[in-house]
Amino acid sequence: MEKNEVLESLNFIEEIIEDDLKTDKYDGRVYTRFPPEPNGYLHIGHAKSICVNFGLAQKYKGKTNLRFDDTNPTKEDVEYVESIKKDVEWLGFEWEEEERYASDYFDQLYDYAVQLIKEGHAYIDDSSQEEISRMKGVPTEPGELSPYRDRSVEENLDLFERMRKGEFEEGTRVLRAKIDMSSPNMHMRDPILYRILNSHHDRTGDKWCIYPMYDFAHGISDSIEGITHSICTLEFEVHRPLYEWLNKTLRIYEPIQIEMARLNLSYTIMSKRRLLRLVEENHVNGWDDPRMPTISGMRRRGYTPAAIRNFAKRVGVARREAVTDVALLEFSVREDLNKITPRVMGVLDPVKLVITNYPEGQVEEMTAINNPSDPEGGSRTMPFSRELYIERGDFMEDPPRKYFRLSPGKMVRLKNAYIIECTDFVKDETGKVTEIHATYNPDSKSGEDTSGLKVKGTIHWVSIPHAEKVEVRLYDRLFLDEFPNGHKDKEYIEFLNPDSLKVIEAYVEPSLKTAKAGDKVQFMRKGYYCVDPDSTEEKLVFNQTVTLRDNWSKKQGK
RNA sequence: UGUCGGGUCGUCUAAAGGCUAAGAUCUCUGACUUUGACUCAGGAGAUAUAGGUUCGAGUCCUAUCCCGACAACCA
Repeated sequence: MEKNEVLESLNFIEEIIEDDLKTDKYDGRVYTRFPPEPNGYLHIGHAKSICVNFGLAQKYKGKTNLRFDDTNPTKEDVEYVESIKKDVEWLGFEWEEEERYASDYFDQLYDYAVQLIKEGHAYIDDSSQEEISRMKGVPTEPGELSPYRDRSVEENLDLFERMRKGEFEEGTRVLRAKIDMSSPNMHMRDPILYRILNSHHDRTGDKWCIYPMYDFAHGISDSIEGITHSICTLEFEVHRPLYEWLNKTLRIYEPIQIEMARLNLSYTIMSKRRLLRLVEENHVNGWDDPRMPTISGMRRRGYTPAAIRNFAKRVGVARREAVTDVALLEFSVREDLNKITPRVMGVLDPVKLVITNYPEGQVEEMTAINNPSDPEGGSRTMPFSRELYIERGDFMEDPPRKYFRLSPGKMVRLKNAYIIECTDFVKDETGKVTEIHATYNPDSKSGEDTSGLKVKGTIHWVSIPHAEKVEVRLYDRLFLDEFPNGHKDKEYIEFLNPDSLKVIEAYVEPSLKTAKAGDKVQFMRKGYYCVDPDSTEEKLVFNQTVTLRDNWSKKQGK
């Protein structure tokens, strides 16, 4: 077997598709769909599903529908429709034609329900919710038949029509499929197909007061749209017999439902309900808080669509439940940002450095390459002067072995500028270093270095009189526990990291003055940052997207 | 104690009865470096258990163990 064949190994869904292609099961078509319910913001778990569905269609020259599963007007809102469309587009995918809605099919769905009634496969049940629940039984024991199960077709038809007309109160009657009350699969025990909901629907207005349940609407919608492979998550596996029963019984086109494992991420929660609580209780600042695993949060954080798509590829597709390490996501983010971001200088924890032999008032424009890994990225200049800010961590009075930054008597290169030697430093009464003194070597200027000096360390800096003061928001993981959701005796809220957000003031080079919201940069030796929409004319706000890998501090920590 | 699904390096994914179980990430070593980044080179690290079939088993069979899903007029 050749190497590239190994690389091209198929996941189990691709195997199914290629098999279907071979046997011409769907006339060579591949048609998937992404079916969100418009009741919340999309998160990284949805992103995986989006990448799988759209990705499969791209790979096999097929199509993908975006279809909103809007069958429950009491829980859904148009507000979410726009955010979902934006997120899918931002991820870089295009759905086929206009987006679809399950509600587009309410008329057809109603007709199919009538067909089931006429053919003796559905009935109106007058039982209360409690009674239906009780008669359903438990998984280990069969349920019992509803006393309304054997109504005549005529009576069922009449009742269903009157349900539609709004003659009955909410909760008084439902339409149920007549399948098997003793099935070991609870979903086959005469599942409810329609319920009465006196709710205004965002798209159909007040036309309906009965609404189809997920199982009824979803499979038939797939059928109507000609979907070939209906991909969902593992928990819908038990729904598959019903999915198949409906289309088969109605004698309409039958797509196949394929279940895959949902994405779980370490140190992260992924349920809409739990994320909503974080927002409502103000543990975070909204759905697009950069600490949120929502697509809008990650976008604001500075993650890129390519990074998320690559991450989804690395996670893969399988049927076993898994928890993916967030480190894999962070790797994908760094990988993409490393390719595309300009390198700039920003000092996050400043300490003053005075170049004592540099003329007061003198300013030199130093040339800086924007991105060494991008030959077309060009260069810029940054002003250099006698007084600079450097990173507090880049100086140690009493350094450990192999510390190649500044310390008394030691030399470092100031990136894009001169080699300096530390001559002195000043401490305040608490022992905190307040000022560092150094001398520079005029022959060591970057690009024209004739000094012959070799130094091991290079540090970043900004010129104090020219520096731009900005706000920087540093983020750490939102939860301290690897599985915030995996403890029986503790709630995920208890694992919230109290230090997940730190707001600091920092100094950045003047070229950043014109940066716009969404701009992404690498602060050299620190990490990737992007400009937050909270930025104003007076003050730029940067979000820390992700830090650079840092082997030095890792070693020190040991 | 029902039905269905699932158990391969710490993590995610490969290997369709056949070479020393592969790759990515994480981690460790080293090289390079005007970013302790990137890049490059190398190391460590897994078939849940017990039987069986077979010349040969991660893969097939049996049993056991472990994990998950299912009892909404939610999706």
